[in-house]
Amino acid sequence: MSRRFRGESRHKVDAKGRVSIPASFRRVLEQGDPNWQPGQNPELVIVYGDHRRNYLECFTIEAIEEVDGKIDALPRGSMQRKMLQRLFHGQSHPTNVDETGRLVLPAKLRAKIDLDDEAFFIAAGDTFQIWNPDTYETEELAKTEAWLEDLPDDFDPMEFLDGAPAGAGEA
Amino acid sequence: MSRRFRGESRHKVDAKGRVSIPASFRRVLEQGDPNWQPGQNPELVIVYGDHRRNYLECFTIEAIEEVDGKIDALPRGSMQRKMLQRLFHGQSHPTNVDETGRLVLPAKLRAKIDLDDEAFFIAAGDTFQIWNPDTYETEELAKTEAWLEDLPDDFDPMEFLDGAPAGAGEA
DNA sequence: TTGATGTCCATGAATTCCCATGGCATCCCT
DNA sequence: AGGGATGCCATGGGAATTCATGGACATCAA
Repeated sequence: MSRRFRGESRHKVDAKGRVSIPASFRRVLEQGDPNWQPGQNPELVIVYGDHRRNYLECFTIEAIEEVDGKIDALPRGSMQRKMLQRLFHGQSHPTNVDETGRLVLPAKLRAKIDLDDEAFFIAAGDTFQIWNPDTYETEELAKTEAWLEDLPDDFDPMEFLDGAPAGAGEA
Repeated sequence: MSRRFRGESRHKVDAKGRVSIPASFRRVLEQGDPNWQPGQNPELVIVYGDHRRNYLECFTIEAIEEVDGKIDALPRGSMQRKMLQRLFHGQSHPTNVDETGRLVLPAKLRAKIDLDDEAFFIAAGDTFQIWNPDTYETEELAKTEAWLEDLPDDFDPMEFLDGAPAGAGEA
């Protein structure tokens, strides 16, 4: 079973801020929680960041521990360390999936990303993100669409895999 | 045993979205899954992409891991990385072959490529693609046929093997 | 005591599991 | 060479389970 999130989907957010996590994501959260046992509910950490970030990023326990390790390795007192601590320790919310496979998003987090009655989930490597569907479309998608337009018509994103020249869109 | 898909064929899609994978493709999927053992069902990843793409591309575990590795190597925060993550992590569906050698295509994926009651499979190196047979003929075949027409009558595609100049069809 | 959070139960829809069949090749026995 | 017997392949159907979602009631904190 994979330790990597894959896929995207939309889910209802109920009046109490509960949202179903895509079932396949649950499997990854379970695998990524060293304390998890069949029949239990996996833990995870939601990083919400500051006002610049308009989505929530969800980490498995393993993933967040890897991040913590890297932060610990930075020199005490350095600005980098301070900033990362604020982001990953301060602006984050540890929680767990509930019996029925749902996540409970506190009002504060919902307000932060302006979550209404639907949430958009999308995998991103070893984490997944939760967006307001509209924000995702208008901000994220539109942004990259615009960037793509500057590339040749027949350009295939796959080319990026082999060290793309990128060309347009920079600077 | 080959690690490369070869051939093309059509298969029925049943009411539940199940479709037999060409038997020879199964052998390649098995070889390409590091966890596979005789008697088991190999895993794979179906990449469906955005609205621009009207076919499904199927990766062996090895093939997708190679892709993941390349994505990990790109700088965090770069547009390239973001786009590739969206494509390969977001717009993809991890799954496995079933006991009888079938793939189950969720309604979402079938709708996306407008799959009706038949699916067209075609090998493409270390991946294979699934098309709506009509789409394949009218869009893909027609497109490449047209391109070929612009080449001299006596042109031999083998020439491409040695880094062809291509000539026609480009801008 | 009131709004927010947690626990438990309920339900329709989607998905998985398990079993079944007809068609072809292949292999083997006589 | 004839004729099963065997085994994989493509396909189908129904039952069982999981998923996504909703609502009722108990709690907790301020």
